Amino acid sequence: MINRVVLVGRLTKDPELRYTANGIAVTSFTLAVNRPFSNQQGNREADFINCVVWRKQAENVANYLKKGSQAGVDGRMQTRSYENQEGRRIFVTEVVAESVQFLEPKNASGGGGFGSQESYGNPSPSPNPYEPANDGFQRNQGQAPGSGGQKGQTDLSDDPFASDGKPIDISDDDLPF
Amino acid sequence: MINRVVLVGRLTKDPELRYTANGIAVTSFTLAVNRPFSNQQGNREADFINCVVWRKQAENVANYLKKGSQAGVDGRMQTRSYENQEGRRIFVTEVVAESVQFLEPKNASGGGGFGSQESYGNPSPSPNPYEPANDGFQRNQGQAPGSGGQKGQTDLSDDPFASDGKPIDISDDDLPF
Amino acid sequence: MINRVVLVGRLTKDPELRYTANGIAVTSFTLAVNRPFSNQQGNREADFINCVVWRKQAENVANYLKKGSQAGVDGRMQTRSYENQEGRRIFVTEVVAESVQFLEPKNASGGGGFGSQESYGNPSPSPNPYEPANDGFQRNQGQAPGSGGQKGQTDLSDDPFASDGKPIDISDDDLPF
Amino acid sequence: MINRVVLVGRLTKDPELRYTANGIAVTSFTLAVNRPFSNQQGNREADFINCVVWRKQAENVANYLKKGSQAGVDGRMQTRSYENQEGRRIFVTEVVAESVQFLEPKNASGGGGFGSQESYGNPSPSPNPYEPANDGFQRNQGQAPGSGGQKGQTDLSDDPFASDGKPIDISDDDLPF
DNA sequence: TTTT
DNA sequence: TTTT
Repeated sequence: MINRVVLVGRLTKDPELRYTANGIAVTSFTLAVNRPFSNQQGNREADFINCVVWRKQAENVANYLKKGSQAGVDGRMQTRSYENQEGRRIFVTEVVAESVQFLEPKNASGGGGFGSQESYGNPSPSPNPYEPANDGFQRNQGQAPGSGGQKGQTDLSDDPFASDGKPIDISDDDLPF
Repeated sequence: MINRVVLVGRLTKDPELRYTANGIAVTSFTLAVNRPFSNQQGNREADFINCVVWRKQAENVANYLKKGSQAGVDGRMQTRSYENQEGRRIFVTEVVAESVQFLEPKNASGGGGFGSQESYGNPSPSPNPYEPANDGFQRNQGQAPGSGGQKGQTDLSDDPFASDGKPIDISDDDLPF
Repeated sequence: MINRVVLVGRLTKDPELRYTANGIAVTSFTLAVNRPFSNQQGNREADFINCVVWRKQAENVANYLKKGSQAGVDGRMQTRSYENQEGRRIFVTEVVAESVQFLEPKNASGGGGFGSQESYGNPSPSPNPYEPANDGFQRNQGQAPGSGGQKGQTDLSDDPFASDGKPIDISDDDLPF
Repeated sequence: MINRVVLVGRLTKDPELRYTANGIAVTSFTLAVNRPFSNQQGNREADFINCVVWRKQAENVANYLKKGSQAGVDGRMQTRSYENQEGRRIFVTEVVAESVQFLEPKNASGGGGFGSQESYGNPSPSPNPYEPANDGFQRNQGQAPGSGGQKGQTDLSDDPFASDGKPIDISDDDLPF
């Protein structure tokens, strides 16, 4: 059934790249999308929309976008639920990006050599937009994810998992492809 | 900034129509949107996306759609947060529908005389898509909401507020228009 | 760059299925999409939007949709140009559908056994939405297109090319995949 | 019925602002939207999509965007037809923008003081997206269109109609509001 | 008739 | 807490 979302906004923080147990890259980020009108108090508000991207695009986003970057997302809405630590079921709504467009100008952010290109995971894009996007991810334990060292990565944290103490609860069996 | 969502799915339950303290109609409903592919286990899953509509369209939706109805939504994603009873801040992501299209055939559901028309709130549509959609609504205490008695309403509960024991926590001061 | 279209409307005519020289199916159809408001004269107008679909979906559309069928399209806008018979360059804007959703009810149109399922061309959907959609197509000369005989096809013309006298001017070399 | 388009691209030329006989502003421009993949010959192609905006947004676009500017459009597809000089009926497909987002960085284009804000025509946006967008427009003969002299306008032609020799064939009777 |  |  039809499920389509298009957003343009700015990243509220640096994106977070992780890998599933099988080395599939997944990046999550939040887009702040300003509302076109001000509220009763005269302030412009924003919506903060959680997004995930998979595979090659995940690495592109992690490498080329950072807090404050302007980006466009074309994807689908996804809902899922999980049990939190108190045993409560938490419902989550987020956007699974099928493509992410970098909208920063070429000469932005000091000198990075990246432009306004779009990020696609592979020659046939949008394989399956319904990849699981569970809360916890496999911590990448040393295996080479196959993407390191792209230009632009240096302005991200060296270890994208440094702040990630979450338990392992995703395996590639969850991936529908 | 760009924030656009289009969905086609089926209502998981009868829509819920409420009124703000000032008599502004707001209807909430959840769309089940089937995913185009099956998961690892071979099952087709769905996303369950919460939607709200305001004003005239709210009444149309409440009058003409019910559990299982197929509908299209064109709107925007909205996030908000509230404190729950345990003092926890809960984040909510939902779709504010600017228009809702009824996709049931004319002769559907037995004998309702409604067709495949689209629901718009007013001649100039989509006034402000960022209307508040807080969790609790004013219980309508007897004032005429200005729309009752449209054909088709009979197949809905006579008192749309009967099951609504939520506290009053929205006033028209919150409405940005 | 972002290029996204979502439409719901009704086919103005039976869809036209053709095949490229290499046997790739392509179906074209026009969606009438009613405008939400009436014009100065009080009439509801419609937009008539040309759409194309490729491969498996092309065959599904040809098999299961016909004049008057309600359908949803998720795709991209595409422009192209060609020389007409007077040597004039004609510019064309159309929608390349990545997915087509059938919105007719199960029991519609007399008894056809088709439902409200979505049509996708292959397990990894939407390979390349920028397939050429030139005006003339290869007339299928006897090779098996690989899809005949699906249920529902009987209510379409036996020979989908019978009325097609257009010259051959597309080859698979034009296909970017 | 659902009819939604979202585009991000670059203006192929300076936008063209005109006025109807009643002084309603309308701006037309073409967006070049790059395709995400290269064609058979290895080149990246683009789609060239004609867009129109009305009223206040028309003036904003004319004042703040120019050839090469990056912009996002959220709107609807519209078709219309007209007789050309040879008496042939020409069919036109274009996008009626309900909102236009300026995606150029704040410090772009030398020194213009405009940022990445979105252009809306009025506090209640998107009154009627189905405004006529005929080929020829009334040449504004001296009446003040009510918007001149906004900052940024200096980098546009002083007389937006200088190159416009088209006959008058639109009147406000055509405007559905 | 096309943009970076 | 989920629809056909």
